[in-house]
Amino acid sequence: MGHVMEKIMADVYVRWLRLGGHQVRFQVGTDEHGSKMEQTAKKEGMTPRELVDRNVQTFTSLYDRLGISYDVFIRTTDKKTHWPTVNALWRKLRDAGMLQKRTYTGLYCSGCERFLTKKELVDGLCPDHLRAPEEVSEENWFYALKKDADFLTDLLKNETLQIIPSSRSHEVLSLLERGLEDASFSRPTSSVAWGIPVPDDEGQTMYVWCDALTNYISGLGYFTDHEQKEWWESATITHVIGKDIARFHALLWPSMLKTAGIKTPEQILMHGFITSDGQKMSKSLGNVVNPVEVVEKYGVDALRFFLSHEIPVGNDGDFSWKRFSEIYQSKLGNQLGNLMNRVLTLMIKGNIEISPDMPHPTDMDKTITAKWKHYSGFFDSFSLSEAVQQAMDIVTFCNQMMQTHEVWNHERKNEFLSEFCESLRHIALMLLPFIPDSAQKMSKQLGAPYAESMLNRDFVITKELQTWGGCTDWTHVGTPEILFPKVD
RNA sequence: CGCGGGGUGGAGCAGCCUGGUAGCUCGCGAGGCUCAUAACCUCGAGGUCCCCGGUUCAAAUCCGGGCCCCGCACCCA
Repeated sequence: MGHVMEKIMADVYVRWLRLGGHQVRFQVGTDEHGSKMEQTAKKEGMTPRELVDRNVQTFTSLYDRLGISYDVFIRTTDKKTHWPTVNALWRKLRDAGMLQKRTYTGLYCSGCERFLTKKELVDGLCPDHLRAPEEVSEENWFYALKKDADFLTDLLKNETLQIIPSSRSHEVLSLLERGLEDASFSRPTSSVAWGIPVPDDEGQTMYVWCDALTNYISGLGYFTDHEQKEWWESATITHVIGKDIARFHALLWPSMLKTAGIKTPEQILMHGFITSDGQKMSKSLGNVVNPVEVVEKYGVDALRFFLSHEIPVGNDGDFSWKRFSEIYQSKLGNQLGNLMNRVLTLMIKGNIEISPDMPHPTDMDKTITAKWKHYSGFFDSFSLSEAVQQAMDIVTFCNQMMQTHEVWNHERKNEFLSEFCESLRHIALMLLPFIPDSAQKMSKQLGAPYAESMLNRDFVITKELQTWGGCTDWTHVGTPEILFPKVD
């Protein structure tokens, strides 16, 4: 679920950028190497290759289903697209003197098949296997991260690299103050074989960092004959990651880029974790929520809306079926869906056309102008939940107007209804990055002339479209259909 | 003294940085409306803002101390 939230957050943001007329490249990917993959494959009686191919299938079909509008999907096991960049980067880091081979000595538990720290031991024994770990030495390549401590401190302090939310930046800075450790960059092939071989050193396999982090630039073909540097050098780079891998993205990765002579990213957006009914999701507790299940029951947009609306960027959030159903019912169904329905029904029944001269200035018109302003402001600061709230505020406002003016038997009913339709048109546009399919359905029902094309990548919400009455060739509304039906 | 997050009406949260009538969603109670997906609108009940001390004219908000919960293995993502 956390995984899904990350993709949805990124997708919402990307869609907003595209709708603003920006050129965007949206890359996602999977890290497919490592000993865990080897082990899992063994357990399931398949080769690592078969396992990762199966996993990628699962991911891509899930992303497609969720409407994640990525441009590039990078697989770290792709020898054609990913490996060349990684190998070239490794050599650059090595030639710059940042990679050194050292002997690592640690306490190895053969049960866990990994090194344990002293702190993990209970009475000198591995808590899981109740046996004493043995002291094992192995050769590792190390990345001399310590050398870049000052560079990184500056980078974060003057926000050349901005971390959102800023509290995480403090966290990373305090890590820096306490002193960095050099990072292990490889494993002997004898212990991990499923990975990218270290260039010019046959006995070693790359550890995750040089391999996986590099996906950001391997997706652009860096260090190959088909480099697309403009997407990095002249672009604003935003990484969207989980807080658990903060230090690697905020410290190790910028250092690697600097060493290779590539500019560092502008922003890192760190999201929190999702709990389930207040507890960490775990198999043993049986409270794991499968996003597919949610989508099957409520639809993609309901999930996208819930995550955007309920979980402020950067915070941890909670998923509970009860809350989900409440939000779906009340916000999407009763407030938004019902507003659409009541307005369109009145339009159709009264055989009313959209007024070519939208009355203004009115309270409604002023409200919407203000909401658009707040809306984009919140997007700029990655406050996605606040942004979506702006659209919902208009919904509430319309529902109030409808009631207080008893529009259904008001003498200026036609005018009011035109205003509501226009408001709904704006609401749909605002919701477009969040719940694209539903926003399009709304627009189609409203009869907005651009509705058909609004899911295209080059669709832009122009100034005119954002203006009150700015959609001039719009005359009729269509038939209302229930957007968010009740779900048991 | 490992690090971090948190403790606000029944539930989930915002507010804290930049002190000054405690706000939102859901639920609950009463009333209204009837165009609409029994939806919508209005009003209301309900809170020692974890505890103790300090600063201040004034503290949920700042400072000090204490208590409690949750992450930082793996699984899951």
